[in-house]
Amino acid sequence: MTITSIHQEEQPTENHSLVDRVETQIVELLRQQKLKVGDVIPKEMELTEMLGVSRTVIREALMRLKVMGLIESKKRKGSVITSPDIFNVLSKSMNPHILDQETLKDMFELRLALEVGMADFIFQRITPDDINELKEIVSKEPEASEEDRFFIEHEISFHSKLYEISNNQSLKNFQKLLLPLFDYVHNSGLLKIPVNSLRYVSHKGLVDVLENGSPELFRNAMRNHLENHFLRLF
Amino acid sequence: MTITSIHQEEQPTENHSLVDRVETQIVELLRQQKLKVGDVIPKEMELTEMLGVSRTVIREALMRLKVMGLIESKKRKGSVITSPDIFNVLSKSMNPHILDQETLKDMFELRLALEVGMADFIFQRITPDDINELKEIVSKEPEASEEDRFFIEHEISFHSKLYEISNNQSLKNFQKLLLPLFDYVHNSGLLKIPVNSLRYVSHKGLVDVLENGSPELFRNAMRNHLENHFLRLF
DNA sequence: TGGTCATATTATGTATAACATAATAGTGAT
DNA sequence: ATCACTATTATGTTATACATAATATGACCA
Repeated sequence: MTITSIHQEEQPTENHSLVDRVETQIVELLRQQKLKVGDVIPKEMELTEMLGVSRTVIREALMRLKVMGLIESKKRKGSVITSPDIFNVLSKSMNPHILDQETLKDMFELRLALEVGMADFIFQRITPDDINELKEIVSKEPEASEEDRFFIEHEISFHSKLYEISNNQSLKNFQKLLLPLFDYVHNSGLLKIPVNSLRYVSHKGLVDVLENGSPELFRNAMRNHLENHFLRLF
Repeated sequence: MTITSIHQEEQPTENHSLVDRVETQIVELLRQQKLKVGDVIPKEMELTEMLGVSRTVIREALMRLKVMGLIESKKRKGSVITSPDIFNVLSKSMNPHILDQETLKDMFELRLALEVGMADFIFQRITPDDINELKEIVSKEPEASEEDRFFIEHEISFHSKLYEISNNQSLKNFQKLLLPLFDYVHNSGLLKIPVNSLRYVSHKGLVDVLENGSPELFRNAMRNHLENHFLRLF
């Protein structure tokens, strides 16, 4: 099962339009020429001659690559290959109003799994400064005003800091991407009402574990901290 | 911090091209008309009149929405709103040959976090049949031929089954999406050579925990099982 | 009446040509 | 040598015409 074989499987049928084929031809061309990030790709007119199709088709194919974040085009300079920020791409189709409810629920679960599972990366990369910053955030937390908008903002800033500590840019982008979804999910009655609103492990408790505990302990603490969210699912 | 406010933040500058603006106008239009999945959107010519731009621009904007999986277009019928399979969208820009190494490493970490963190969903939804299937897979595993292609395939089929048990379609799609990446990462020397090749917790051990243990135990067992992968990162 | 086939219609897909615009290169004057 | 102006280049936008596929229409026949 090689990479290429897997990719081929994704396009089994023959119902490709001309633009479809041209798109893959261009990607293939770029790969063959071993073009790296920053290199300029052939001009639109050159591509029309190379591939024998109209500029319209070339432009539509290039437009796709642009949307995918594979290239960027500038006037006169032409198009250059870019390093696609895949989550930025994703964010454009992540419109909560359009995604179906099942997917929204799935994404919510995905987030919970990530926050529980990223313990090792946090422990591997956390610094004393990070600990202090987390303590700072905790100290400014509002007390017991559960429904408050202010409370949610603090909730977000604490967890965002954890993602930042993981030092995984894709993970950070992913979280940023999910934020508007949760906002939507919370307001849309898609999930059950929380059974009770007390948090078993507080943010302060999590910081303690980060300071003195282990990844194992942190996973369990985080799982516990998120208990309310899990209860809303099961 | 509402959804809309967050979305607006993503487009701060004024460097939008005409197609950019038309794209958002169309999405806005669809939202205002409260169009749901399956509804047909205005024809290209109608949009040209509504928005006062050429059909080409309309088509390029619609092309973007197509790439994002928001609409599908059929001849004569026009374009209809679809429920975007966001990970299918993502897969198109997930070309391992184009993604930079940092992103590849990030995705690898993301996978590890997910597999450790999804314990609760597996436990919540696993059935006796699933257990039997896992046992079946384990029984067919090759012995100690670590480098073997055959071994990797069994590794994949075991872990794929776990994703399936999670009953989270987005999660499953995500894994499917990541498979070619790992293939690439493994072959590209991007990660360190594994320090030693023994697995601390075997697949059989994981199944035992699934049968008799708890989410907590499973998280630790899975973390242990993946030890080699973590060692390659740290 | 009811069904089947050819034809018209409709909306997307593709091709071509022309002009607009922005960025760069090049030229010339001081 | 520097600055300003112009020419050039490649993408951005518009307009038009034709191709193609899917559907609707309607005539025709049994």
